[in-house]
Amino acid sequence: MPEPAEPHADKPSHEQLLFRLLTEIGIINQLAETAFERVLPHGLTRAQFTVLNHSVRMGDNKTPAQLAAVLQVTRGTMTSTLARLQEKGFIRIEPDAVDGRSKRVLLTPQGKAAREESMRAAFPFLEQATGAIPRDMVERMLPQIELVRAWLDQNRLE
Amino acid sequence: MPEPAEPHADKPSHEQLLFRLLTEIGIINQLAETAFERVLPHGLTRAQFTVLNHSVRMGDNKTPAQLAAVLQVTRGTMTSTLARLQEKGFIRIEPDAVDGRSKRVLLTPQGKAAREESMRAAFPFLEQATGAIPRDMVERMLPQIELVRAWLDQNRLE
DNA sequence: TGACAAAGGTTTGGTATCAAACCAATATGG
DNA sequence: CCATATTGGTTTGATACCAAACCTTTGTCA
Repeated sequence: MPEPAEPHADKPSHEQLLFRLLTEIGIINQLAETAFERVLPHGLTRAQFTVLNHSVRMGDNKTPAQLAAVLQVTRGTMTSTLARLQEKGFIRIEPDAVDGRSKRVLLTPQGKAAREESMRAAFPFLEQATGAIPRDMVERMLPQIELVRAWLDQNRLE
Repeated sequence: MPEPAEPHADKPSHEQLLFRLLTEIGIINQLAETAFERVLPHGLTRAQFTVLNHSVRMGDNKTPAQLAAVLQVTRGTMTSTLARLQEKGFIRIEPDAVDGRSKRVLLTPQGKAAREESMRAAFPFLEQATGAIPRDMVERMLPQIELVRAWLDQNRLE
């Protein structure tokens, strides 16, 4: 995300503060994503891991369109990510029994194992971070961050 | 949210909370970035705007390596972004007078204008968001978020 | 039932991003 | 002063991502 709007007015506007918040969030995301992908096994990317993780946590047998919607990417992007997961043997894609347009995304045992392996690989990094970022701070931040996310989610321009 | 593999029934671990925080941040970034790029003029991307904005705020005449370091991208990425800004006529790139390896990135008047235009284009979106995200909440979040960013920044694996 | 709209998925073209390999220029140390 | 290390920048190859165009299938409704 971009940087704060103005140099430093004495009293930054509400909008400027929000801009700065989004900027910080952008940098955090970039740093976290890079660090995370460094430790992921099997050449998994964050996007690929996210699909595996979601399938384990919320159940598989979802359609690509459902996955795209919940993971906030376009269907075209999901097509590409699923293709790579399939090449790696971590998911199976089958036609939907009732809707001729749809497909179903199913985890393979290897996919489930790769997800577990990824969790283990990420743990040391997270553990190290918990040393510097107190638990109660994370607990305070979560609901606030979720509010911001919810707003963006509801107000995105289709 | 059912979570077969993890013992989530009781209290999520510090690490799990942090993971969730980073996940939310990733989604926010994606939504904010997409919304932002929608309104940017001249086909500017977030990355390109960030370079223009930084040059206005912190002064231009920086080297590509300096820009890459402060904006948290690789030098290769910066090479590409600068090339596109130059094609659009928003920056000039000149050789460094003293260091034969370096170059200098200079804003053109058109670049400065494009940055102002971008700020104006982004404002309605921010203004709308401020209605849903109270100022005091943003003010509380900022220092916390900055702490997380600072930790990630210091602990990124070179 | 037939025309049209909506939804699922894919493809294409363009940008961003990283890692890694590479070259040129400068800095360092013996 | 020369060999080596470091730094600045570029290039390549891969993935992610979006928007837009496209085709197929399903849903709507007159």
